[in-house]
Amino acid sequence: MNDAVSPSRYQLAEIGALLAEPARAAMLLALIDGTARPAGELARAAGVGAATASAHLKRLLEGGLLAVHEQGRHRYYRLADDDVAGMIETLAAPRGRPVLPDPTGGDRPLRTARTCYRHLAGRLGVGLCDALLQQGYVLAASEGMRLQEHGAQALVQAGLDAARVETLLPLAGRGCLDWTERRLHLGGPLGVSLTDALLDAGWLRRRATSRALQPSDDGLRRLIALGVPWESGS
Amino acid sequence: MNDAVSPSRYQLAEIGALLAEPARAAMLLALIDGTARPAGELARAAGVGAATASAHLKRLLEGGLLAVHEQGRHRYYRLADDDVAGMIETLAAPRGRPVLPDPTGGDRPLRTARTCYRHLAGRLGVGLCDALLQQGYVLAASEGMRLQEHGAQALVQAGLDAARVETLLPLAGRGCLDWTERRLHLGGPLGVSLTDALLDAGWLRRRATSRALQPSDDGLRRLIALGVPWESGS
DNA sequence: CGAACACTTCGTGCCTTGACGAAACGTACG
DNA sequence: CGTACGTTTCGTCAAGGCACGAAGTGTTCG
Repeated sequence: MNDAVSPSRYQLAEIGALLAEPARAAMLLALIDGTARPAGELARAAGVGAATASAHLKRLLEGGLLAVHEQGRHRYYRLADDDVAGMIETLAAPRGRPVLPDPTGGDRPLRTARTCYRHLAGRLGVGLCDALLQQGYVLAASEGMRLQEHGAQALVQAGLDAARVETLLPLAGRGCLDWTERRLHLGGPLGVSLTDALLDAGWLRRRATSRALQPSDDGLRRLIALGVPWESGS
Repeated sequence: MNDAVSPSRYQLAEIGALLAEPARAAMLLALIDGTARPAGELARAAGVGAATASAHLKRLLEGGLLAVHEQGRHRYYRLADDDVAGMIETLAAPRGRPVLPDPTGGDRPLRTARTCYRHLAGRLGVGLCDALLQQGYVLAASEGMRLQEHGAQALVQAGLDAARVETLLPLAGRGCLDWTERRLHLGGPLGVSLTDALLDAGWLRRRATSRALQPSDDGLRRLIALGVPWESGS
């Protein structure tokens, strides 16, 4: 009747329109690991010409989904923040029908551990999230997940830098739905900073070409000691 | 280069295209409380003619966002499941800029308590979620939030039907972002069934016209006894 | 049984939007 | 300083999608 114009309907439609074009969707998915990429690379990833890509990137930028960093004659685009990343990973997760079980086989490393925007995802990400929650190191509340005092102590004892762990205490984490595992892992500022700490400590290493992550032997041992479930296979 | 065609880009674009039209967005938002509404009512809510509305509803149906229930000469449409509802409420939440603080004043009841799809949202929803988590009645894990044994006992002691509470134990809850509070409340199957139990027990009552909920005096007392924070004002 | 009703399907016109090539702009490099 | 390169802007064209009126299907009611 008179619920004529709700402002949120246009907000919803605006975001939808940005995602509606396969070329734009491909660009966003290419950036989901949190890296920043130049326009030309995104054009190739989307399968369109440079001019077309530029127009798409402009719209995504004005829509607030992307941020840009100019450097010389390159313009590096990245996702605006991890709210956007979480939104995209949520929408890209297959709803309804079950996820296809690894058709190519080539994405095994991706399923093991990868970055989702800037936090840890994949089997290792889900396992770490489980371990932290089950042992009460991280507690959920309505304002988000918070690292507890004794959880911080456990991380330090496991080998992380104490000052670094200290900075994690005020940060809030969010559950982020994993598209391979269909379970939650730890995202949000807490998830991002914790993943950074793991990378800097050498427990995980970035692979050169993809957004897959490779745990070091030592790092894997320490993670298992923290309670992360892991079968030796793969 | 050769990341030419990822299937998920089309999945993302498909969902985006469904949301991209203001008329369709308005229809989805009109259904966000979990009610089922006939096509004509949705046409009026979207501000389009019957023929146009029918075409939109068909697309939403084929896209898996809606379900339909035929009854006589009416066709009642509703959201397909609460994954869809959560997705929409997440996307409709204003990103970035802060949420406007109650411009009309008319949505006070909505901010207090309402249904989000079929589970409890608003200040009361956030407060209940907090109470359950802080007292360990509900624990988060990567597969979702689960009601614990002693949490079930607490609910029974507070006055809910024991057999009813029993059915909640195997259900998984999910955090659902609240657009008025910008904090999480309890959604998913667990949130839906728990809200049903509260309604059937008379702790909450539906208001006639909107999706706002009104706690009964007795119900509010029992919720506060469960640990839900509440100021007497409003 | 016929009229009113709810909804869908069909056909048409209009407008938005994405694609590309050509050209302009700015930076890097020899 | 001129050329090569990455990126954006402009102009044009074609296609897709939305809106509506008219007609068709099935249901309810007098």
